[in-house]
Amino acid sequence: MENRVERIKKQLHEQSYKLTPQREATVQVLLENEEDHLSAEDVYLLVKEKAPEIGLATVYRTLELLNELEVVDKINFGDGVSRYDLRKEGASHSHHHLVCIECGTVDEIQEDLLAEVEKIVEKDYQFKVKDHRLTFHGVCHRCQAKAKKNEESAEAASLHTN
Amino acid sequence: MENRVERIKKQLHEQSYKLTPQREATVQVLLENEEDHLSAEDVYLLVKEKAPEIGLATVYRTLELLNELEVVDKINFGDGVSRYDLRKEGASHSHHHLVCIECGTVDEIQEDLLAEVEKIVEKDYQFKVKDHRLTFHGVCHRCQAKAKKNEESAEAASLHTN
DNA sequence: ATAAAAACGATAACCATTCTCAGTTTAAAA
DNA sequence: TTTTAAACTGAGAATGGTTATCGTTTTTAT
Ligand SMILES: [Mn+2]
Ligand SMILES: [Mn+2]
Ligand SMILES: [Zn+2]
Ligand SMILES: [Zn+2]
Repeated sequence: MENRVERIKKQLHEQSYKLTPQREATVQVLLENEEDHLSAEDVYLLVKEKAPEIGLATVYRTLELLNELEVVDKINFGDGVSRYDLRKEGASHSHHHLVCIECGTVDEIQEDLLAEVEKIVEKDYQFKVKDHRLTFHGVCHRCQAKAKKNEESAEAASLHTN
Repeated sequence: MENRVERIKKQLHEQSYKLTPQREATVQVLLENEEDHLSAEDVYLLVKEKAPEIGLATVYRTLELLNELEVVDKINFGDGVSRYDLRKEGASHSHHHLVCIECGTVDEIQEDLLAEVEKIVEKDYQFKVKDHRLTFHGVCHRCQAKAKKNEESAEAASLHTN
């Protein structure tokens, strides 16, 4: 994990940006919450624990910068805030998401899955694909299990009363 | 096209909503700009031509309502505004988009293309898919043609000077 | 050391969207 | 028809995430 920061630092230097303490703390927070999809405010609160003097504007600036460097993806799940999602190292495109309409959880899909579809798009629409965004809306495995359980206990209760 | 409005009206009544003149004018504007991806402000300005007394809040309310009825999809291309996209009649899920990173144009893909991918998602991730959002970012056919043309004329010029 | 460039924190400004509220329209009941 | 309650509306205030501004601090090059 330590070298991950090093490589991001190198990436910054290549474009003559600096890895300031504030930026490093922000990157750390993103690495420590790789699974999550934090808003700028979320990141701000977490970074404050490490670097209490940091300002919200700096967090926004840093996230913007990391987005340009393709270290993070700025994504929008329609809840009124932008969320920042660390890319897998060296990933050439952003991964996919599963948004549960029952509990709101967001799960990730790291597999590509779109290779065939992109071929069709490039051929049939003459569109040179550089990146993509794919989000599925539906019911997550946890909520499905919960629903099934409720169904069963309702059935058992019904047997009792009959 | 006239019956399209009629069917939307029926859909509204089923849920005990009314098709007020303001709502009808808004639906008309959406139908007349089916290819586009209008923001609330865009819709507001266009509706004002038909119904100058309409308020912006009403446009927002109507678009929200049409979104709930799945007549339109509320989408976000990351430019700071929500855009409203009429669904093809009877479509069970939203269509895909091609966003050009050169000229900003948004083209549509009406083909499904995701049937196979969704099967995998349902099986491997135990996720019951209800809808999806798929956007490709890249270079549209127009910009590719333009680039090619520029390349050729540069080559011709270079031959001349050599 | 000195000067120029980058970056920072605080906070004001911006602006898309939502909320509030008093008045109007609609559709069903009387 | 009138009556009445609920749905709906327009104007504009409020909200809240994000960006811009500005004076100060830190970094880098001279
Ligand atoms: Mn993710
Ligand atoms: Mn569309
Ligand atoms: Zn769930
Ligand atoms: Zn283009």
